[in-house]
Amino acid sequence: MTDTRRRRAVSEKEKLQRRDDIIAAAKEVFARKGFHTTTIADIAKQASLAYGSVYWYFDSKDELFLALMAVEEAALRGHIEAAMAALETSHENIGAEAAFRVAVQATFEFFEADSATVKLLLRDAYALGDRLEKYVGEIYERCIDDIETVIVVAQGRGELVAVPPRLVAHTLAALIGQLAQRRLATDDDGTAADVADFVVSLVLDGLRPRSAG
Amino acid sequence: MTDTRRRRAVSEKEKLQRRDDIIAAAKEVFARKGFHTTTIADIAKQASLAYGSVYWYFDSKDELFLALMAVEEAALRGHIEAAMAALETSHENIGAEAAFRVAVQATFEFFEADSATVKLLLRDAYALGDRLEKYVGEIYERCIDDIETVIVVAQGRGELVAVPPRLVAHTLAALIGQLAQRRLATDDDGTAADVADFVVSLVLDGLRPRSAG
Amino acid sequence: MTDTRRRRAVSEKEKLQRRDDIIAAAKEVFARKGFHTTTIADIAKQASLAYGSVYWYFDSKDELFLALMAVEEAALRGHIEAAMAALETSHENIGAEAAFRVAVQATFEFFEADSATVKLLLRDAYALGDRLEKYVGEIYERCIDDIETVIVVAQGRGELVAVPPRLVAHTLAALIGQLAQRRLATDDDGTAADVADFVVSLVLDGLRPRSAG
Amino acid sequence: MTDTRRRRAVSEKEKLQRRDDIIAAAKEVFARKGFHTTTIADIAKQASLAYGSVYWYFDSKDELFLALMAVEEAALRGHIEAAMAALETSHENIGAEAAFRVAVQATFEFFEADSATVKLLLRDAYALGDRLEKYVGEIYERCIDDIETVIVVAQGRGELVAVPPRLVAHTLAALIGQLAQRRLATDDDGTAADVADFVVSLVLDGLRPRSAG
DNA sequence: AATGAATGAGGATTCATTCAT
DNA sequence: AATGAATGAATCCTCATTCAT
Repeated sequence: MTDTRRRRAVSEKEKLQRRDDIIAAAKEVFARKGFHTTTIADIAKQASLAYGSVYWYFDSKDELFLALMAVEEAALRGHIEAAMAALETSHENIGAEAAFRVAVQATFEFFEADSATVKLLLRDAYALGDRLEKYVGEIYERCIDDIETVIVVAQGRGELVAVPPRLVAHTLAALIGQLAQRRLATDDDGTAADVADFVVSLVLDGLRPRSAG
Repeated sequence: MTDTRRRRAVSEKEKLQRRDDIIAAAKEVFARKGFHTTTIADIAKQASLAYGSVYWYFDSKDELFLALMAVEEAALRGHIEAAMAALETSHENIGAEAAFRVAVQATFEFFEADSATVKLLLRDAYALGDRLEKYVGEIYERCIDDIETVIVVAQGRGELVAVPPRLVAHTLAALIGQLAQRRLATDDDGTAADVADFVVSLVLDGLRPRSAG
Repeated sequence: MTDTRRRRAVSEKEKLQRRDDIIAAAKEVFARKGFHTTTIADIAKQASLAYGSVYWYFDSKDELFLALMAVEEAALRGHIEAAMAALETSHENIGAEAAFRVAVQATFEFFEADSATVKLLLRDAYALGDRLEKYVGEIYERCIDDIETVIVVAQGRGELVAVPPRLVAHTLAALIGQLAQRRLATDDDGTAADVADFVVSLVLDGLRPRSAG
Repeated sequence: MTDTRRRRAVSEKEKLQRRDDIIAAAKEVFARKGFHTTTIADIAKQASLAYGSVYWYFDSKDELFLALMAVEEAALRGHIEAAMAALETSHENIGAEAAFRVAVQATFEFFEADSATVKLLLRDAYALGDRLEKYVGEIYERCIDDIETVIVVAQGRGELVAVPPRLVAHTLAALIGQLAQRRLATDDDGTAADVADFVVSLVLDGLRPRSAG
């Protein structure tokens, strides 16, 4: 009989690691089965723990979900902020086109690298009711704020027409997010680069043939 | 104590009506609480029935959900087909711009008139597992097929640049659907007409200032 | 659409007939599925009635079962009494052997003609708890009384050895009843006549070879 | 309030014991109330457990019943096999009479020591439908096979007349089983030894007075 | 009389959570 | 710290019974 039981997490560091392991396991299972269908036992099994042990690290299933969400937000915002930073620190000559491409591709990459996140954010966010719904809404708002900033900058440079920036931000978020989600489900819309090209082109130039030449 | 018991549904017509009432009640509660959190008792209460009575009309919670989905699909496709028909029967000179506006506004209206649908389709579609996930996927595919047709026609008229029509269809569906969903949650993006204007304009002309004049 | 609904039972006679029909239907279904597994709807269906109608004739499922039992008892005792009568009115010279054969064959016939009775009496008699258990016990006791009488008569004639007549009665009832029940389940113990021959022979002469010749 | 909660079953041995306790409790309650009338809560109460705890040991009420049946079969066959063994290892001169007495008394003892078994096997065997009905049928068949073997041996010794052995086996099983069952209900047929004497005598010599002297 | 829609008590089962070991 | 046995609230579903039509 192989003893697959885990060692005790004695040091503070080990305990944090164990906590992270459980969150990772929860993410995996929640993404696969959804919040309500997932049992604490499922998560514990995925984390190679006895299910009672989960309660050593989290007070309840809800708390665990909330902790997971916090981690997800940090990762998502980190990714977006990195893209923003890259944009802002780039040569002054970089245009909105390049900026968009960076943002779109960053989002696609994030989603592709971590499809569980998408499912979680889009499907189970409401699982815990108002409290979480509001919480997730706040995450979204902060992301929109970031995007809006980029838009305003680009408009200031005259690279974008003067449309309401927040509306544009919502639109872009919707477009990119949904397409990324779609990509996860189907895998048939070509490479990420191709789709990114298309989206950037659509957003900048539209579908109507440019009149002259 | 007021007697809130309902009159008995005796005739075939009354029974169909009662069935529809239960579906409507289910939709209301599912949209508010989500599939798993909703109990049969919740639905029955919303329909002013005893919980046992629901089983007179549906074999199980799953069957009820499925029936609801079928109704939703019918409504959604009906709306889209109406828009399609309007487009096709309009004067030959109607441009893609007008067609888009029709489609966008039809979608917005549908979502606004029936916000529960969106939440259901987007949040609880996976509630019943693979069977329903596949089912909802098929609905989506059929809608995409319809949109693609419109795109192809418009491209044939030279009104739209030659980009892959299916990719455009997915993009439009994503954009419109997500924006409509967003509108439900926030109510702060201006009138439906304004947003529709913006979306059509974005999709046709993009955000980049047209070079010349 | 064929209208399979029954006519109204208006006259007193029709009502009694309807009552009997329901009892017959109940017997059929109880025998097939057992008391608890059988629903009022099952019985009503078998009787070509709406299930609500059953309550016009019986106050409850229990009452229906009890009524059925009363009918069964009447039939069973009637059969046995007929055999008794035949025995008593026969020529004085008829031996115990012939009498036994009559009894055994009568029982077999009764059980074979009406296998549902056996299953009911042996399986579902306890269904209603103490009240019925006692009730069925009384039926059995009355049957035993009848058999005992026969034994005593035969012993009086010197045809049977002087063993406790009630014990013999129990033994015979056990033997014949169980064999009859067995016959229902298997169908492989030869004809009723063969088995009856064997039982009579066993009971009268035993399995040990008669010493002399 | 006395704390009736049980000590936790931690070791493997304790768990098996707890499992056996639940089976014993189930047997007790099933025998008293019948399968359908018994609730999991009844069984748990009898076992001094919370009803949820039963599911720690058995997946369902059906599984519990099946497990109980398996135990019963083992016990019943063990008893019979012991009697067989005793018969076979006895002096060569032991007659069929002694063999029968052993068998009959063993059965009576088993039934008396464990009256719940009889009720279960004879009344609730069909509770789970075809699957179990078949299962119980197989148990019976194996017992009959055992008895048949004894008959054949005795016939080979010339101690029994040449009647179809399987038919005799069925008859004996019916006779002994039913009498034993009867004894449980009435307690008024004298001691087990007396009844056994009578049965053995009946089976071997019959009720008809032996002609000579 | 007959129907079948409506009701709700009852019971099997799941699973988050507690806690003895 | 970790385990997993024990608990019982919660919920789906069945079905006997009632009663409006």
